[in-house]
Amino acid sequence: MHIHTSFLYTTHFNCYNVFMKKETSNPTMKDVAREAGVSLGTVSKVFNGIHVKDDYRRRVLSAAEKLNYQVNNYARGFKTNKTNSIALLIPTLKHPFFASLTDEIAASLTRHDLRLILILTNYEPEAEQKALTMIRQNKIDGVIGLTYNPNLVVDASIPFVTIDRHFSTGVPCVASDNFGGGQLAAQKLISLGCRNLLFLRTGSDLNTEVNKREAGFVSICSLENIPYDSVTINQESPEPFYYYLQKHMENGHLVYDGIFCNTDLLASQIVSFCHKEHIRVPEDVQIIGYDGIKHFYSEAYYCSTIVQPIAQMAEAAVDLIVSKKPQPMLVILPVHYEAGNTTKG
Amino acid sequence: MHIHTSFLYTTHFNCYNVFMKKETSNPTMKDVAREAGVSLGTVSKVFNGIHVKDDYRRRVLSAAEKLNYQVNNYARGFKTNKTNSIALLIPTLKHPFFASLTDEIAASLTRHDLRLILILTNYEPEAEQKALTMIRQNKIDGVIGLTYNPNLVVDASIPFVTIDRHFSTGVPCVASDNFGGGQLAAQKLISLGCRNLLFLRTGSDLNTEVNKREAGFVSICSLENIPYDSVTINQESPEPFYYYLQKHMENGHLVYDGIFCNTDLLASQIVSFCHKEHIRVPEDVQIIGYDGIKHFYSEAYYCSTIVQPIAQMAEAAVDLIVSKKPQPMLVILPVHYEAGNTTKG
DNA sequence: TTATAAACGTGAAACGTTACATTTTTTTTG
DNA sequence: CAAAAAAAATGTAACGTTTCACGTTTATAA
Repeated sequence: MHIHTSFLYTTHFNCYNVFMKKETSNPTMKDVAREAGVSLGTVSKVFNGIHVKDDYRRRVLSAAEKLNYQVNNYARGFKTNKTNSIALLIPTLKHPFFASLTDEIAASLTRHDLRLILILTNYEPEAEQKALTMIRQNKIDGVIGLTYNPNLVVDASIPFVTIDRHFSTGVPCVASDNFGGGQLAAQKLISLGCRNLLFLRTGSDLNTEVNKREAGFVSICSLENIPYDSVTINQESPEPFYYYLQKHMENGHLVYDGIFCNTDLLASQIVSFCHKEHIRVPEDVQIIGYDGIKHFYSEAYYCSTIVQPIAQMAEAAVDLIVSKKPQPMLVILPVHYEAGNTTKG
Repeated sequence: MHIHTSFLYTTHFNCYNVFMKKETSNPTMKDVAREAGVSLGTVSKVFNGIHVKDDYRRRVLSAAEKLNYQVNNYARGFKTNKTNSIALLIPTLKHPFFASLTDEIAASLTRHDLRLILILTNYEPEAEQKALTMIRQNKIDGVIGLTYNPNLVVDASIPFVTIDRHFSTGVPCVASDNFGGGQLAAQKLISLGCRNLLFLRTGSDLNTEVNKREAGFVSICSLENIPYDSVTINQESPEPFYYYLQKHMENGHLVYDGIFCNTDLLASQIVSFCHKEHIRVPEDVQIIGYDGIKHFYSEAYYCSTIVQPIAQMAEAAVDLIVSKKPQPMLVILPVHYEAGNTTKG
């Protein structure tokens, strides 16, 4: 064995520089106009892509270049009442689904040349409501909300779309096919030989689209005449649930042979629990999650899962906000099953 | 076993409502002034916490209430040249460290009543440079940057702080004690009995603070006279590295008995690889990562790791941006070791 | 009481744009 | 070629605040 070898390794001394541009008192359109010998309106037209005669345009452009003029977008927004910014209300980024969704929404907004104002609400209804006041005061153009306030008061003048929350009133919603996903999970578990199923959910008791995962799951169980239980877990303190599971063991074996969890995160916690209790996965019990975020996990830990089309959901939400044309009130996007290490197929 | 039981389960029919406030043409300070019978300046003073006589103040406040006046923060920003928004330049949220850091930065900014403009650059230098133009055009007050452009041109008029990148010029930087963390990892592995070490890193060849993890690790190995190798991996296509590892097996055993990975994500990929190759962790090889993000993983998968104080790093970065007083150019925050399942202690 | 100082409200200018009514220039046409 | 029409540039008024010089009121002291 060699000592101090560097393999595939490049230099460390690749210096990291920032070039500070010297501060210059920012020139305005007025300055450009004076420099170019044209009127203010003409300069404005040039920077708004409105046709002006070539001679003028060139003069403006070169004056702008000379003065290092940068359009003041903020002043523009003040005048036009368009800030080109969209707020995202989301509880936290310490959950892979939310992080991934935020990532995709940011990418979509960038494609539309929109700024993303990120607001983390930590699941707190008051924080959500407060954020909406801020949004109104700051003239933000639209809001994408994953909210947990069942009685949000939103300003009708600001476009608002939700993800996974189908409001009773006229607020557009984007969601994955939660019902279909629940059905898929049940079908999969049953076809893989499970006969005693368990549905597990975390989360609030709000009537979100997410709840349809259970409805879909249940519908297949009923159809196929497979018995099932349904349990809600507090993710922060899952001990009562572990107690529940321990009570549902019969001489070292879990009475359930298939579990559908409403998130991958929950599924991986359950896998963890099983390891500790020496319940083998997938031999003794097969587990399917929901979300399909693989980015953060390494292969060995992949859960079998119902994959949500997160990028498309983000794109759809942004389209709903951006589009001026009438849009559907509910966009449901298809999901698919992806086998991991927690099922036999 | 019971069928259709619901345990700890609350109603599904908890309706989720949004109350749309009817659109009202937004009143301005001028309207409030007229309604209250005072001057514009007085209204402004009231909403800026400047003392006015009680009688006036009450009249203004009740007029504002009556008209449902909301201060127009955007106009205010236009006038004062303070937008109260900070941009965060970060490659992606599909990495738990970045997601977690973004989460903490958002929280810190909220505490300071600042808006967060999130800009994902996907590690692309041009995207970073383009973002800086946007930032300037939009009069954003400051920038926190985790950038990958070795030649960024930043505007001296906009406060700029970095995390984990210590620029040669006067840009303040916040980082965890990467050198100390590397030392800690080496000490730990050695004290746990390892005698053939491997250092693994992913990432670019830019001279970031992160590289000091290796320097620290190496310093201890040299001191203790422990042989080590050092390998760089392309996270997107780690196959060449797996080939490297396979070449470093001797009759079914890895020649290394201790590995320090420069991120937890990498560590968990290595654990994965070991499982596949039937190398036992921690019996055959002990593995330590760096970051200490546990949020996304369940307990069973916890890596032993050097924990970065992410919340404090975020807070420090925000303080550097916000504070008007002279601040240190480099803030190094302490790390600590946390045992997981991939070492013997 | 009155002179003087301190406290406080007023009104207009300014911030950097866009939009629109005008004026100027160019083009068209009988 | 002149007059009408079309095109294009000009100049100014917003947008909703803050700020500041100024004027008015109130308090203080002689």
